[in-house]
Amino acid sequence: MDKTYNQKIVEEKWYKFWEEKGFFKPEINPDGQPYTIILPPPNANAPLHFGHAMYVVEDILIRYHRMLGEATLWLPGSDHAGFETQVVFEKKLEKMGKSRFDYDRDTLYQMIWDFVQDNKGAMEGQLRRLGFSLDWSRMKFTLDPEIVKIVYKTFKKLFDDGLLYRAERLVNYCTTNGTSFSDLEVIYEERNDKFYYLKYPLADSKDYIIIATTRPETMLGDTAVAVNPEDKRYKHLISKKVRLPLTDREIPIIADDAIDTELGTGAEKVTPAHDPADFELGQKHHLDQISVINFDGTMAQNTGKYAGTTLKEARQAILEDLEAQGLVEKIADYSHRVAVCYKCGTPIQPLLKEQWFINIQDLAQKAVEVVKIGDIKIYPQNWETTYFHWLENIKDWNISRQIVWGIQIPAWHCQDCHEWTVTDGITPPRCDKCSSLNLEKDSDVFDTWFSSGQWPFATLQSTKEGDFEKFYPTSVIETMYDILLFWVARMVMLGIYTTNQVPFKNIVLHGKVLDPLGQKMSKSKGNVVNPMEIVDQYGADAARMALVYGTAFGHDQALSHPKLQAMRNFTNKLWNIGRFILMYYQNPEARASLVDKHITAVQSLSNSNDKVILEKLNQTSEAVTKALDAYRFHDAAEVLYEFIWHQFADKYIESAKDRRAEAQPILEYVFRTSLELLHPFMPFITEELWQKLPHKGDSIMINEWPRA
RNA sequence: GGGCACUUAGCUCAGUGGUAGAGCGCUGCAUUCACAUUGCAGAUGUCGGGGGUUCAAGUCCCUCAGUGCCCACCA
Repeated sequence: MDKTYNQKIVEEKWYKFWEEKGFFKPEINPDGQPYTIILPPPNANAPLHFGHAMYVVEDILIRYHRMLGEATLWLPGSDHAGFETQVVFEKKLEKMGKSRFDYDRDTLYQMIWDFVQDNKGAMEGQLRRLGFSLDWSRMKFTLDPEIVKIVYKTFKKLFDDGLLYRAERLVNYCTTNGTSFSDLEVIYEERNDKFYYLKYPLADSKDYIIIATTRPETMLGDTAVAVNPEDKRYKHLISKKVRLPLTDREIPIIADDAIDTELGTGAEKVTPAHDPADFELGQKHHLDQISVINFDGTMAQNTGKYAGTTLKEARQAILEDLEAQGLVEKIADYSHRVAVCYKCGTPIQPLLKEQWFINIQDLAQKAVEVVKIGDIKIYPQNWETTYFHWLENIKDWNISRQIVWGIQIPAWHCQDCHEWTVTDGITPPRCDKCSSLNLEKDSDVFDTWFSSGQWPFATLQSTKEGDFEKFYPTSVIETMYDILLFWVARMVMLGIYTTNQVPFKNIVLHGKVLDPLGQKMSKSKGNVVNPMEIVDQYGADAARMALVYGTAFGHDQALSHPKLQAMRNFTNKLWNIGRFILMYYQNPEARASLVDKHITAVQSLSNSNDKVILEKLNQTSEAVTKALDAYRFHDAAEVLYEFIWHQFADKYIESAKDRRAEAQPILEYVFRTSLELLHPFMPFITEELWQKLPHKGDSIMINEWPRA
């Protein structure tokens, strides 16, 4: 046996062996109960970062359950990641001095397609090197035709069931990226702005009412002024009208409880077309919605002399014009939170736009119920609160995106009767309503999360015949907690809606992996770590073990080189335990028959050291099994590390040196069993050593799990 | 405004009511022995502050302080 452990050669050798033997496929345990995890499909727009290596906990579960004899399926895939990918690709274009506007839709789509194919290949290589026992024969991509077909079907079902509606609503629009976003994709930034106090003259007197606003340029779209009904200052003005400055319109003064008497002057301008709260006020009080801002961030045609100017220019001009009429009372400093695009930081414009919305209330209610009654369990449990809170306050979901990269929505607008025809993908010959041939396809694509929200059933319905029936509902969905709402909650809703079953029985959430200084890894900071670097340096086994050891599962952790080093040392310790035990044999090849003899030896112990180590081994096996069943990976890892190093190596092996012949069967038995227990965590070195020890069977990874 | 975590040894963190733990670091000793990517021995903690429950609290409850994150979003 080599004096030092060569992880690189060993890792390559065994991964190839496992894959060629078909051990990653569920068919290896044909009679076992199904156990399924769908890998959260990584975005196909970049190589994996070290955080993705946290998926090791899925491999641990999969390898553990495979050893329990279950028909275990871990299904890989990748996500086209619509908007995210388009942004990444546009940056690439930018570097080449181009932009997306230089290409037509089809060309751009094809270019992004090719770009994504390259990335997918790189990503698969990374997942393999981490030792992930994924069933590659069932790999899926969110844009595979058979997946797209299923997504279309779901869309049509929603349409037919009346859960889908086309509505002109305020959407979160980024004028830089030219698309709308769901509420979850908007972030808020604290900004120092101005609060403008403007005088609005009353229609029937020389008096005026002063309103305060942060966005004077939207005043051209005002359709009311609102005050609190209890506000003594304004009670007498309710139902009167004001003349809206710079326009020829008169707008009413309305009363609503929502108005805060403390803020500004207690009187608010109401702009239903450009503010979400005002939109609701407008609906309630039946106000007109007047849009004065275009989708490119300029002022609309109906704003007269301001038309075509940018918002900034318009604000300036409007303030000057108001000033000239003496209508600016004062300008104060004001710090408040502004909605901005999570990608580029441009302030989000709430704009009226027709979009597809899913009426989500009933789906959300069912998603709450299945967790409340325990059909789905969440680990760590404290995330239930977040999950419930979001679903119980959810708003309808805008699933239209104005980008190219994605699944185009299968809906056609009739140019004659203006009704929509929805199909499950095929181009309809004529309008469903009026039979007109004059149809135009919606140019929008789906929100990525609409398709990835169908991932568990979409994958299994399109892999192999019978897969869906056998492997759905899946056992566990495991992902980082940051996409619990984006993705997991939506999978629950769409899964139940489409299949009448939960998509998975357990939600398991891991924490974030930070850089060595505890900072969030991000491309802009340049502190993103490639997992392959770590694997090269310490070995895949050490990298895997370091991620689960020492931090409570579910908590954030900093990438720790000392910990990686400690785990590399642990692999070295394992290697040397193996060397010590195997040194006993002259001929290491002919020992398979010894296994039975060893088991007999283990059953008739007299030496107290033997008894103690066997007892401790049983305790370890029990503790590891219990920890894995409870998703407490850190407990399992710690128990194994402590037992193997400090009980077995430091104590038992030392004590066995002067009674070697007698102890040899115990040494082998305990070590072999330890390797089996450790295998889900450190698959490569455990396989390498297990193969060298007397053993039965083809591979440690399909060996029976050693129960206490 | 609401929610969730966290605060334990110099650092990073475990600790699921019963005499304070790990990894790294530190001190001393050992070494042609499976392993220096080692072994043995050792030092280091009013477990954020205060109060309560209990025979017993790092652990349960209340409260205060600090840190991080999430949700909602007030013109």
